[in-house]
Amino acid sequence: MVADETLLPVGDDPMASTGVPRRPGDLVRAVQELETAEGPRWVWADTREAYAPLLEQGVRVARCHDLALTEGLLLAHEGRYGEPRSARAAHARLHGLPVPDEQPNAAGTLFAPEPLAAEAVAEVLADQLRRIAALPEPGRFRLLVAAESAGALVAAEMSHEGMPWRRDLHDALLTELLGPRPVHGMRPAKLQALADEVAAAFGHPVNPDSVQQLVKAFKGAGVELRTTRSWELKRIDHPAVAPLLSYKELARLFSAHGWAWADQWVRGGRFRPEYVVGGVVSGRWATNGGGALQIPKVMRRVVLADDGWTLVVADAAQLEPRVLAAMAGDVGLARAAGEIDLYAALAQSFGGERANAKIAMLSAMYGGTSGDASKLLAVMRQRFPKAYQFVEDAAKAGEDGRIVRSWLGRTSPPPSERWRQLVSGPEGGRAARDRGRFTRNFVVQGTAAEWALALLAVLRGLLPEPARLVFFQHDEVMVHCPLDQAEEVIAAVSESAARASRLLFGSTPVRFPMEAVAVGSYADAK
DNA sequence: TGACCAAGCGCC
DNA sequence: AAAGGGCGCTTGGTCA
Repeated sequence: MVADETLLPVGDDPMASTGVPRRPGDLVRAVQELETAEGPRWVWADTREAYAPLLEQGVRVARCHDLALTEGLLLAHEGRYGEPRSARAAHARLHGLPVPDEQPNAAGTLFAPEPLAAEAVAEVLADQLRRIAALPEPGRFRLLVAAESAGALVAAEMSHEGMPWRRDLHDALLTELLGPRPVHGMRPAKLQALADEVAAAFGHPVNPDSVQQLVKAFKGAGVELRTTRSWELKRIDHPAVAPLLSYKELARLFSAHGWAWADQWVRGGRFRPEYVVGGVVSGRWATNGGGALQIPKVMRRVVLADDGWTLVVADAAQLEPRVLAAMAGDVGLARAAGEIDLYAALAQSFGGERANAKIAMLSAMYGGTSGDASKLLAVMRQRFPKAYQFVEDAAKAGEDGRIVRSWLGRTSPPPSERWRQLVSGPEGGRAARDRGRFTRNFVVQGTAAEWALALLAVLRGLLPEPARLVFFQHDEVMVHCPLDQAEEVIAAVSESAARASRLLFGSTPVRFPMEAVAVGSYADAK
Protein backbone atom coordinates (compact mmCIF):
# COMPACT_ATOMS: atom_id res chain seq x y z
CA MET A 1 0.00 0.00 0.00
CA VAL A 2 1.44 3.30 -1.07
CA ALA A 3 0.62 6.61 0.56
CA ASP A 4 -1.97 8.62 -1.23
CA GLU A 5 0.12 11.64 -0.61
CA THR A 6 1.80 14.28 -2.66
CA LEU A 7 5.52 14.61 -2.27
CA LEU A 8 7.56 17.51 -3.38
CA PRO A 9 11.27 17.05 -3.92
CA VAL A 10 13.17 20.25 -3.35
CA GLY A 11 16.77 20.92 -4.18
CA ASP A 12 19.17 23.21 -2.39
CA ASP A 13 17.22 26.27 -3.46
CA PRO A 14 13.69 25.49 -2.29
CA MET A 15 12.12 28.53 -3.93
CA ALA A 16 13.35 27.52 -7.37
CA SER A 17 11.77 24.09 -7.40
CA THR A 18 8.47 22.95 -8.76
CA GLY A 19 6.08 20.30 -7.66
CA VAL A 20 6.25 16.80 -9.08
CA PRO A 21 2.92 15.07 -8.66
CA ARG A 22 3.20 11.30 -8.77
CA ARG A 23 0.71 8.59 -9.28
CA PRO A 24 0.76 6.25 -6.30
CA GLY A 25 1.75 3.28 -8.43
CA ASP A 26 5.20 4.53 -9.30
CA LEU A 27 5.68 6.80 -6.31
CA VAL A 28 7.97 4.54 -4.34
CA ARG A 29 10.32 3.92 -7.22
CA ALA A 30 10.33 7.57 -8.17
CA VAL A 31 11.25 8.60 -4.66
CA GLN A 32 14.05 6.07 -4.52
CA GLU A 33 15.44 7.22 -7.85
CA LEU A 34 15.37 10.90 -6.98
CA GLU A 35 16.78 10.25 -3.53
CA THR A 36 19.72 8.40 -5.00
CA ALA A 37 20.30 10.85 -7.85
CA GLU A 38 19.79 14.20 -6.14
CA GLY A 39 19.20 13.68 -2.41
CA PRO A 40 16.55 16.40 -2.27
CA ARG A 41 14.79 17.75 0.77
CA TRP A 42 11.39 16.15 0.51
CA VAL A 43 8.48 18.38 1.34
CA TRP A 44 5.30 16.78 2.54
CA ALA A 45 2.23 17.53 4.57
CA ASP A 46 2.87 15.02 7.33
CA THR A 47 5.92 12.82 7.77
CA ARG A 48 4.18 9.98 9.54
CA GLU A 49 1.65 9.54 6.76
CA ALA A 50 4.02 10.05 3.90
CA TYR A 51 7.10 8.23 5.14
CA ALA A 52 5.72 5.08 6.76
CA PRO A 53 4.63 3.56 3.41
CA LEU A 54 8.03 4.36 1.93
CA LEU A 55 9.75 2.63 4.83
CA GLU A 56 7.51 -0.38 4.28
CA GLN A 57 8.99 -0.57 0.80
CA GLY A 58 12.53 -0.21 2.09
CA VAL A 59 12.97 3.39 0.99
CA ARG A 60 14.71 5.84 3.32
CA VAL A 61 15.26 9.52 2.69
CA ALA A 62 17.92 11.81 4.10
CA ARG A 63 16.07 15.08 4.55
CA CYS A 64 12.56 16.47 4.67
CA HIS A 65 10.51 19.53 5.46
CA ASP A 66 7.35 18.68 7.41
CA LEU A 67 4.73 21.29 6.61
CA ALA A 68 2.47 20.60 9.58
CA LEU A 69 5.27 20.63 12.16
CA THR A 70 6.66 23.81 10.64
CA GLU A 71 3.25 25.43 10.54
CA GLY A 72 2.79 24.65 14.23
CA LEU A 73 6.12 26.24 15.11
CA LEU A 74 5.38 29.30 12.97
CA LEU A 75 1.84 29.83 14.24
CA ALA A 76 3.05 29.71 17.83
CA HIS A 77 5.84 32.16 17.07
CA GLU A 78 3.35 34.49 15.39
CA GLY A 79 1.07 34.52 18.41
CA ARG A 80 -1.51 32.31 16.73
CA TYR A 81 -1.13 29.39 19.07
CA GLY A 82 -3.76 26.70 18.65
CA GLU A 83 -4.85 27.47 15.10
CA PRO A 84 -5.08 24.34 12.95
CA ARG A 85 -1.60 23.53 11.74
CA SER A 86 -2.18 20.90 9.08
CA ALA A 87 -0.85 21.66 5.61
CA ARG A 88 -4.44 21.64 4.40
CA ALA A 89 -5.41 24.27 6.97
CA ALA A 90 -2.37 26.35 6.06
CA HIS A 91 -3.35 26.19 2.40
CA ALA A 92 -6.93 27.19 3.17
CA ARG A 93 -5.73 30.20 5.18
CA LEU A 94 -3.57 31.30 2.28
CA HIS A 95 -6.61 31.46 0.04
CA GLY A 96 -9.10 32.82 2.54
CA LEU A 97 -11.03 29.57 2.43
CA PRO A 98 -12.78 27.98 5.41
CA VAL A 99 -10.09 26.35 7.55
CA PRO A 100 -10.78 22.68 8.20
CA ASP A 101 -10.72 21.46 11.77
CA GLU A 102 -7.73 19.49 12.86
CA GLN A 103 -8.07 15.79 12.20
CA PRO A 104 -8.62 14.43 15.68
CA ASN A 105 -6.78 11.22 14.98
CA ALA A 106 -5.78 9.79 11.65
CA ALA A 107 -6.42 6.26 12.86
CA GLY A 108 -9.95 7.07 13.96
CA THR A 109 -11.20 8.77 10.84
CA LEU A 110 -13.16 6.90 8.25
CA PHE A 111 -12.33 9.04 5.28
CA ALA A 112 -8.86 10.31 4.55
CA PRO A 113 -8.95 13.78 3.04
CA GLU A 114 -7.92 14.22 -0.55
CA PRO A 115 -4.17 14.69 -0.73
CA LEU A 116 -2.96 18.19 -1.31
CA ALA A 117 -1.97 18.87 -4.88
CA ALA A 118 1.71 19.46 -5.52
CA GLU A 119 0.93 23.08 -6.35
CA ALA A 120 -0.70 23.51 -2.95
CA VAL A 121 2.28 21.93 -1.21
CA ALA A 122 4.57 24.32 -3.07
CA GLU A 123 2.43 27.30 -2.10
CA VAL A 124 2.41 26.40 1.58
CA LEU A 125 6.14 25.82 1.52
CA ALA A 126 6.81 29.16 -0.16
CA ASP A 127 4.61 30.91 2.36
CA GLN A 128 6.39 29.25 5.26
CA LEU A 129 9.82 30.15 3.89
CA ARG A 130 8.71 33.76 3.54
CA ARG A 131 7.40 33.85 7.09
CA ILE A 132 10.60 32.31 8.41
CA ALA A 133 12.73 34.85 6.54
CA ALA A 134 10.75 37.64 8.20
CA LEU A 135 11.55 36.42 11.72
CA PRO A 136 14.12 38.23 13.85
CA GLU A 137 16.35 35.13 13.96
CA PRO A 138 15.62 33.27 10.71
CA GLY A 139 18.80 31.22 10.89
CA ARG A 140 17.94 29.75 14.25
CA PHE A 141 14.38 29.06 13.23
CA ARG A 142 15.53 27.30 10.05
CA LEU A 143 17.66 25.08 12.22
CA LEU A 144 14.65 24.40 14.41
CA VAL A 145 12.53 23.46 11.40
CA ALA A 146 15.25 21.21 10.04
CA ALA A 147 15.76 19.53 13.40
CA GLU A 148 12.04 19.05 13.98
CA SER A 149 11.62 17.56 10.51
CA ALA A 150 14.64 15.30 10.95
CA GLY A 151 13.13 14.21 14.24
CA ALA A 152 9.99 13.23 12.38
CA LEU A 153 12.07 11.04 10.06
CA VAL A 154 13.80 9.40 13.01
CA ALA A 155 10.50 8.84 14.79
CA ALA A 156 8.99 7.14 11.76
CA GLU A 157 12.09 5.01 11.29
CA MET A 158 12.18 3.96 14.95
CA SER A 159 8.50 2.99 14.84
CA HIS A 160 9.25 0.99 11.73
CA GLU A 161 12.37 -0.66 13.11
CA GLY A 162 11.21 -1.18 16.68
CA MET A 163 13.22 -1.72 19.84
CA PRO A 164 14.34 -5.31 20.47
CA TRP A 165 11.99 -6.83 23.03
CA ARG A 166 12.20 -10.43 24.13
CA ARG A 167 8.67 -11.59 24.85
CA ASP A 168 9.90 -14.80 26.43
CA LEU A 169 11.99 -12.86 28.95
CA HIS A 170 9.17 -10.38 29.50
CA ASP A 171 6.81 -13.25 30.24
CA ALA A 172 9.36 -14.82 32.58
CA LEU A 173 9.84 -11.53 34.41
CA LEU A 174 6.11 -11.01 34.83
CA THR A 175 5.67 -14.58 36.01
CA GLU A 176 8.49 -14.17 38.50
CA LEU A 177 7.01 -10.98 39.94
CA LEU A 178 3.29 -11.58 39.56
CA GLY A 179 2.74 -15.28 39.06
CA PRO A 180 1.58 -16.96 35.85
CA ARG A 181 -0.56 -15.05 33.40
CA PRO A 182 -4.14 -15.14 34.71
CA VAL A 183 -7.27 -15.65 32.67
CA HIS A 184 -8.85 -12.47 31.44
CA GLY A 185 -10.26 -10.26 34.18
CA MET A 186 -8.44 -11.99 37.03
CA ARG A 187 -5.55 -10.80 39.13
CA PRO A 188 -2.30 -12.73 38.92
CA ALA A 189 -1.76 -14.98 41.94
CA LYS A 190 0.88 -12.88 43.70
CA LEU A 191 -1.14 -9.73 43.20
CA GLN A 192 -4.23 -11.41 44.61
CA ALA A 193 -2.24 -12.66 47.59
CA LEU A 194 -1.15 -9.10 48.36
CA ALA A 195 -4.73 -7.86 48.00
CA ASP A 196 -5.79 -10.57 50.46
CA GLU A 197 -3.08 -9.47 52.88
CA VAL A 198 -4.35 -5.91 52.73
CA ALA A 199 -7.90 -7.09 53.42
CA ALA A 200 -6.73 -9.28 56.29
CA ALA A 201 -4.88 -6.36 57.84
CA PHE A 202 -8.12 -4.37 57.88
CA GLY A 203 -10.24 -7.34 58.89
CA HIS A 204 -12.65 -6.86 55.97
CA PRO A 205 -12.58 -6.83 52.15
CA VAL A 206 -11.02 -3.75 50.56
CA ASN A 207 -10.29 -3.13 46.90
CA PRO A 208 -6.69 -1.86 46.88
CA ASP A 209 -7.34 -0.18 43.51
CA SER A 210 -10.01 2.04 45.02
CA VAL A 211 -8.81 5.24 46.66
CA GLN A 212 -12.17 5.76 48.31
CA GLN A 213 -12.23 2.31 49.87
CA LEU A 214 -8.66 2.65 51.08
CA VAL A 215 -9.20 6.03 52.70
CA LYS A 216 -12.33 4.71 54.39
CA ALA A 217 -10.60 1.54 55.58
CA PHE A 218 -7.68 3.50 57.06
CA LYS A 219 -10.13 5.87 58.73
CA GLY A 220 -11.85 2.89 60.32
CA ALA A 221 -8.44 1.86 61.64
CA GLY A 222 -7.90 5.32 63.12
CA VAL A 223 -5.62 6.65 60.39
CA GLU A 224 -6.58 9.85 58.58
CA LEU A 225 -5.16 10.12 55.06
CA ARG A 226 -5.37 12.99 52.59
CA THR A 227 -4.24 10.82 49.70
CA THR A 228 -3.06 7.26 49.21
CA ARG A 229 0.15 8.23 47.45
CA SER A 230 2.91 5.87 48.35
CA TRP A 231 5.15 8.52 49.94
CA GLU A 232 2.30 9.37 52.28
CA LEU A 233 1.56 5.75 53.07
CA LYS A 234 5.19 5.16 53.96
CA ARG A 235 4.85 7.48 56.95
CA ILE A 236 2.03 5.42 58.41
CA ASP A 237 2.36 2.62 60.91
CA HIS A 238 -0.26 0.05 59.97
CA PRO A 239 0.02 -3.62 58.92
CA ALA A 240 -1.83 -2.92 55.65
CA VAL A 241 0.81 -0.49 54.42
CA ALA A 242 3.57 -2.93 53.48
CA PRO A 243 1.43 -5.26 51.33
CA LEU A 244 -0.41 -2.27 49.87
CA LEU A 245 2.82 -0.64 48.70
CA SER A 246 3.94 -3.89 47.10
CA TYR A 247 0.52 -4.26 45.53
CA LYS A 248 0.62 -0.78 44.00
CA GLU A 249 4.02 -1.32 42.46
CA LEU A 250 3.17 -4.69 40.95
CA ALA A 251 -0.34 -3.70 39.90
CA ARG A 252 1.14 -0.96 37.80
CA LEU A 253 3.49 -3.37 36.07
CA PHE A 254 0.60 -5.70 35.43
CA SER A 255 -1.78 -3.12 34.00
CA ALA A 256 0.61 -0.77 32.19
CA HIS A 257 3.31 -3.12 30.91
CA GLY A 258 1.92 -6.61 31.41
CA TRP A 259 0.88 -9.38 29.05
CA ALA A 260 -1.99 -7.44 27.49
CA TRP A 261 0.38 -4.57 26.74
CA ALA A 262 2.82 -6.95 25.06
CA ASP A 263 -0.01 -8.51 23.01
CA GLN A 264 -0.79 -5.09 21.67
CA TRP A 265 2.64 -3.55 21.20
CA VAL A 266 5.26 -6.26 20.73
CA ARG A 267 5.47 -8.11 17.43
CA GLY A 268 8.23 -10.08 15.83
CA GLY A 269 10.57 -9.44 18.76
CA ARG A 270 10.20 -5.67 18.46
CA PHE A 271 8.38 -3.03 20.50
CA ARG A 272 6.94 -0.49 18.07
CA PRO A 273 5.47 2.57 19.75
CA GLU A 274 4.17 5.55 17.85
CA TYR A 275 6.15 8.64 18.70
CA VAL A 276 4.56 12.09 18.53
CA VAL A 277 7.21 14.61 17.50
CA GLY A 278 6.69 17.94 19.20
CA GLY A 279 3.91 16.31 21.22
CA VAL A 280 4.96 18.19 24.33
CA VAL A 281 4.78 21.99 24.29
CA SER A 282 8.43 22.22 25.25
CA GLY A 283 9.38 20.26 22.15
CA ARG A 284 9.92 16.94 23.80
CA TRP A 285 8.36 13.98 22.13
CA ALA A 286 5.32 12.17 23.40
CA THR A 287 3.99 8.77 22.44
CA ASN A 288 0.60 7.76 21.27
CA GLY A 289 -0.02 4.41 22.90
CA GLY A 290 2.57 1.96 24.11
CA GLY A 291 3.94 4.16 26.85
CA ALA A 292 7.41 4.03 25.33
CA LEU A 293 8.64 6.92 27.44
CA GLN A 294 7.50 5.35 30.71
CA ILE A 295 8.93 1.87 30.50
CA PRO A 296 9.71 0.78 34.06
CA LYS A 297 13.42 0.38 34.67
CA VAL A 298 12.91 -3.18 35.87
CA MET A 299 11.89 -4.10 32.33
CA ARG A 300 15.13 -3.03 30.73
CA ARG A 301 16.45 -6.53 31.18
CA VAL A 302 14.12 -7.83 28.47
CA VAL A 303 15.58 -5.44 25.89
CA LEU A 304 18.34 -7.56 24.34
CA ALA A 305 20.40 -7.15 21.22
CA ASP A 306 19.95 -9.76 18.50
CA ASP A 307 22.60 -12.46 18.21
CA GLY A 308 25.77 -10.98 16.82
CA TRP A 309 24.46 -7.47 17.46
CA THR A 310 24.79 -4.99 20.30
CA LEU A 311 22.93 -2.05 21.80
CA VAL A 312 24.81 1.21 21.99
CA VAL A 313 23.14 3.24 24.72
CA ALA A 314 24.04 6.84 25.52
CA ASP A 315 22.57 9.62 27.58
CA ALA A 316 23.58 13.24 27.84
CA ALA A 317 24.99 13.97 31.28
CA GLN A 318 23.48 16.95 33.12
CA LEU A 319 22.07 18.30 29.89
CA GLU A 320 19.81 21.03 31.24
CA PRO A 321 22.33 22.95 33.38
CA ARG A 322 24.77 22.83 30.45
CA VAL A 323 22.10 24.22 28.17
CA LEU A 324 21.45 27.02 30.64
CA ALA A 325 25.15 27.84 30.86
CA ALA A 326 25.44 28.06 27.08
CA MET A 327 22.23 30.08 26.60
CA ALA A 328 22.90 32.56 29.34
CA GLY A 329 26.51 33.04 28.32
CA ASP A 330 27.47 32.90 31.96
CA VAL A 331 31.24 32.65 31.96
CA GLY A 332 31.58 31.09 35.40
CA LEU A 333 28.90 28.52 34.83
CA ALA A 334 30.19 27.78 31.35
CA ARG A 335 33.61 27.10 32.80
CA ALA A 336 32.12 24.56 35.19
CA ALA A 337 30.14 23.11 32.30
CA GLY A 338 33.44 22.51 30.55
CA GLU A 339 33.99 19.67 32.99
CA ILE A 340 32.55 16.17 32.79
CA ASP A 341 30.93 16.48 36.22
CA LEU A 342 29.38 19.91 36.23
CA TYR A 343 28.10 19.71 39.79
CA ALA A 344 31.48 18.67 41.16
CA ALA A 345 33.03 21.62 39.37
CA LEU A 346 30.49 23.90 41.04
CA ALA A 347 30.93 22.46 44.52
CA GLN A 348 33.62 24.97 45.48
CA SER A 349 31.16 27.82 44.98
CA PHE A 350 28.67 26.20 47.31
CA GLY A 351 30.68 25.54 50.42
CA GLY A 352 32.46 22.56 48.94
CA GLU A 353 29.27 20.53 48.70
CA ARG A 354 28.46 18.98 45.34
CA ALA A 355 24.95 18.24 46.60
CA ASN A 356 24.35 21.90 47.35
CA ALA A 357 25.46 22.90 43.87
CA LYS A 358 22.96 20.46 42.44
CA ILE A 359 20.09 21.78 44.53
CA ALA A 360 20.94 25.34 43.56
CA MET A 361 20.96 24.55 39.84
CA LEU A 362 17.80 22.48 39.96
CA SER A 363 15.98 25.09 42.00
CA ALA A 364 16.99 27.80 39.55
CA MET A 365 15.77 25.78 36.58
CA TYR A 366 12.57 24.50 38.13
CA GLY A 367 11.57 27.17 40.58
CA GLY A 368 12.12 25.10 43.68
CA THR A 369 11.68 26.75 47.04
CA SER A 370 11.94 23.95 49.55
CA GLY A 371 14.61 23.32 52.14
CA ASP A 372 17.86 25.13 51.59
CA ALA A 373 16.89 26.33 48.14
CA SER A 374 16.56 30.03 48.85
CA LYS A 375 19.91 30.23 50.63
CA LEU A 376 21.63 28.39 47.78
CA LEU A 377 19.86 30.49 45.17
CA ALA A 378 21.28 33.58 46.80
CA VAL A 379 24.73 32.11 46.32
CA MET A 380 23.92 31.30 42.74
CA ARG A 381 22.72 34.82 42.11
CA GLN A 382 25.99 36.19 43.38
CA ARG A 383 28.35 33.71 41.72
CA PHE A 384 26.53 33.12 38.43
CA PRO A 385 24.54 36.29 37.88
CA LYS A 386 23.88 35.87 34.17
CA ALA A 387 22.57 32.33 34.45
CA TYR A 388 20.49 33.33 37.44
CA GLN A 389 19.05 36.34 35.65
CA PHE A 390 18.27 34.31 32.54
CA VAL A 391 15.85 31.98 34.32
CA GLU A 392 14.52 34.77 36.54
CA ASP A 393 13.58 36.73 33.42
CA ALA A 394 11.79 33.70 32.00
CA ALA A 395 9.88 33.27 35.25
CA LYS A 396 8.95 36.93 35.37
CA ALA A 397 7.64 36.76 31.80
CA GLY A 398 5.44 33.85 32.75
CA GLU A 399 4.11 35.56 35.85
CA ASP A 400 3.28 38.63 33.76
CA GLY A 401 1.34 36.57 31.24
CA ARG A 402 3.93 36.93 28.49
CA ILE A 403 5.27 34.14 26.30
CA VAL A 404 8.85 32.87 26.26
CA ARG A 405 10.89 31.15 23.59
CA SER A 406 13.52 28.46 23.47
CA TRP A 407 16.96 29.13 22.02
CA LEU A 408 15.91 28.25 18.46
CA GLY A 409 12.52 29.93 18.73
CA ARG A 410 9.96 27.41 19.92
CA THR A 411 7.26 29.46 21.63
CA SER A 412 5.49 28.71 24.87
CA PRO A 413 1.69 28.67 24.90
CA PRO A 414 0.11 32.00 25.86
CA PRO A 415 -1.83 32.09 29.12
CA SER A 416 -5.35 30.76 28.94
CA GLU A 417 -8.39 32.93 29.49
CA ARG A 418 -9.00 31.00 32.67
CA TRP A 419 -5.50 31.87 33.89
CA ARG A 420 -6.11 35.57 33.23
CA GLN A 421 -9.24 35.45 35.34
CA LEU A 422 -7.54 33.43 38.04
CA VAL A 423 -4.56 35.72 38.26
CA SER A 424 -6.70 38.75 39.04
CA GLY A 425 -8.61 36.89 41.71
CA PRO A 426 -7.85 36.04 45.34
CA GLU A 427 -5.61 33.09 44.40
CA GLY A 428 -3.86 35.16 41.76
CA GLY A 429 -0.42 34.98 43.30
CA ARG A 430 -0.46 31.24 43.23
CA ALA A 431 -1.52 31.08 39.58
CA ALA A 432 1.13 33.59 38.59
CA ARG A 433 3.88 31.68 40.39
CA ASP A 434 2.74 28.40 38.82
CA ARG A 435 3.01 29.87 35.34
CA GLY A 436 6.34 31.44 36.24
CA ARG A 437 7.70 28.00 37.09
CA PHE A 438 6.40 26.70 33.79
CA THR A 439 8.04 29.39 31.64
CA ARG A 440 11.23 29.23 33.73
CA ASN A 441 11.47 25.55 32.92
CA PHE A 442 10.26 25.94 29.34
CA VAL A 443 13.32 27.85 28.15
CA VAL A 444 15.65 25.22 29.56
CA GLN A 445 13.67 22.08 28.77
CA GLY A 446 12.77 23.40 25.32
CA THR A 447 16.38 24.15 24.42
CA ALA A 448 17.53 20.82 25.81
CA ALA A 449 14.95 19.18 23.54
CA GLU A 450 16.39 21.12 20.59
CA TRP A 451 19.89 19.98 21.40
CA ALA A 452 18.65 16.40 21.55
CA LEU A 453 16.87 16.77 18.20
CA ALA A 454 20.03 18.14 16.62
CA LEU A 455 21.96 15.23 18.07
CA LEU A 456 19.48 12.76 16.61
CA ALA A 457 19.60 14.42 13.22
CA VAL A 458 23.39 14.34 13.06
CA LEU A 459 23.72 10.84 14.48
CA ARG A 460 21.20 9.50 11.99
CA GLY A 461 23.43 10.72 9.21
CA LEU A 462 26.63 9.30 10.70
CA LEU A 463 25.41 5.78 11.41
CA PRO A 464 26.84 3.07 9.16
CA GLU A 465 24.54 0.53 7.53
CA PRO A 466 22.87 -1.49 8.93
CA ALA A 467 22.97 0.23 12.34
CA ARG A 468 19.60 1.64 13.39
CA LEU A 469 18.34 4.10 15.97
CA VAL A 470 15.76 2.14 17.93
CA PHE A 471 14.94 4.27 20.97
CA PHE A 472 15.01 7.90 22.07
CA GLN A 473 13.89 9.25 25.40
CA HIS A 474 14.43 12.98 25.96
CA ASP A 475 18.19 12.86 26.45
CA GLU A 476 18.98 9.23 25.79
CA VAL A 477 19.45 7.28 22.57
CA MET A 478 19.81 3.62 21.70
CA VAL A 479 21.35 2.22 18.53
CA HIS A 480 21.07 -1.44 17.51
CA CYS A 481 24.04 -2.50 15.39
CA PRO A 482 26.26 -5.44 14.56
CA LEU A 483 28.89 -6.14 17.23
CA ASP A 484 31.76 -5.10 15.02
CA GLN A 485 30.26 -1.65 14.53
CA ALA A 486 30.12 -0.85 18.24
CA GLU A 487 33.27 1.26 18.26
CA GLU A 488 32.25 3.22 15.20
CA VAL A 489 28.78 3.90 16.59
CA ILE A 490 30.14 4.99 19.96
CA ALA A 491 32.43 7.44 18.19
CA ALA A 492 29.51 8.64 16.08
CA VAL A 493 27.53 9.41 19.22
CA SER A 494 30.18 11.66 20.73
CA GLU A 495 30.85 13.31 17.38
CA SER A 496 27.10 13.99 17.07
CA ALA A 497 27.02 15.54 20.53
CA ALA A 498 29.86 17.87 19.60
CA ARG A 499 28.25 18.85 16.31
CA ALA A 500 24.86 19.40 17.92
CA SER A 501 26.50 21.74 20.41
CA ARG A 502 28.16 23.73 17.63
CA LEU A 503 24.95 23.87 15.63
CA LEU A 504 23.07 25.44 18.51
CA PHE A 505 25.68 27.45 20.35
CA GLY A 506 28.65 27.90 18.03
CA SER A 507 31.97 27.94 19.82
CA THR A 508 30.91 27.71 23.43
CA PRO A 509 33.25 26.50 26.17
CA VAL A 510 30.35 24.38 27.44
CA ARG A 511 30.82 20.66 26.87
CA PHE A 512 28.00 18.24 26.31
CA PRO A 513 29.39 14.85 27.26
CA MET A 514 27.52 11.90 25.80
CA GLU A 515 29.17 8.72 26.89
CA ALA A 516 27.97 5.67 25.02
CA VAL A 517 28.34 2.05 26.06
CA ALA A 518 27.80 -1.10 24.04
CA VAL A 519 25.77 -3.68 25.94
CA GLY A 520 23.94 -6.90 25.25
CA SER A 521 21.11 -5.91 27.57
CA TYR A 522 19.64 -2.46 28.15
CA ALA A 523 19.72 -3.24 31.88
CA ASP A 524 23.53 -3.16 31.77
CA ALA A 525 23.71 0.35 30.37
CA LYS A 526 23.83 2.13 33.72
C1' DT B 1 -23.56 2.63 28.17
C1' DG B 2 -20.13 6.02 27.12
C1' DA B 3 -17.82 10.36 28.26
C1' DC B 4 -15.24 12.55 31.41
C1' DC B 5 -12.49 13.56 35.61
C1' DA B 6 -9.31 12.58 39.44
C1' DA B 7 -5.94 9.89 41.53
C1' DG B 8 -1.83 7.72 41.20
C1' DC B 9 2.65 6.49 39.32
C1' DG B 10 5.94 5.24 35.52
C1' DC B 11 9.74 7.90 32.78
C1' DC B 12 13.06 12.22 31.78
C1' DA C 1 19.17 11.64 47.36
C1' DA C 2 17.13 15.73 47.90
C1' DA C 3 13.03 18.82 42.97
C1' DG C 4 10.00 20.45 39.93
C1' DG C 5 8.59 21.11 35.14
C1' DG C 6 6.80 17.95 31.36
C1' DC C 7 4.12 13.91 29.76
C1' DG C 8 0.99 8.81 29.06
C1' DC C 9 -1.68 5.42 30.81
C1' DT C 10 -4.92 2.75 33.85
C1' DT C 11 -8.42 2.38 37.24
C1' DG C 12 -12.35 3.80 39.82
C1' DG C 13 -16.10 6.73 40.18
C1' DT C 14 -19.63 10.08 38.63
C1' DC C 15 -22.94 11.84 35.55
C1' DA C 16 -25.96 12.17 31.68
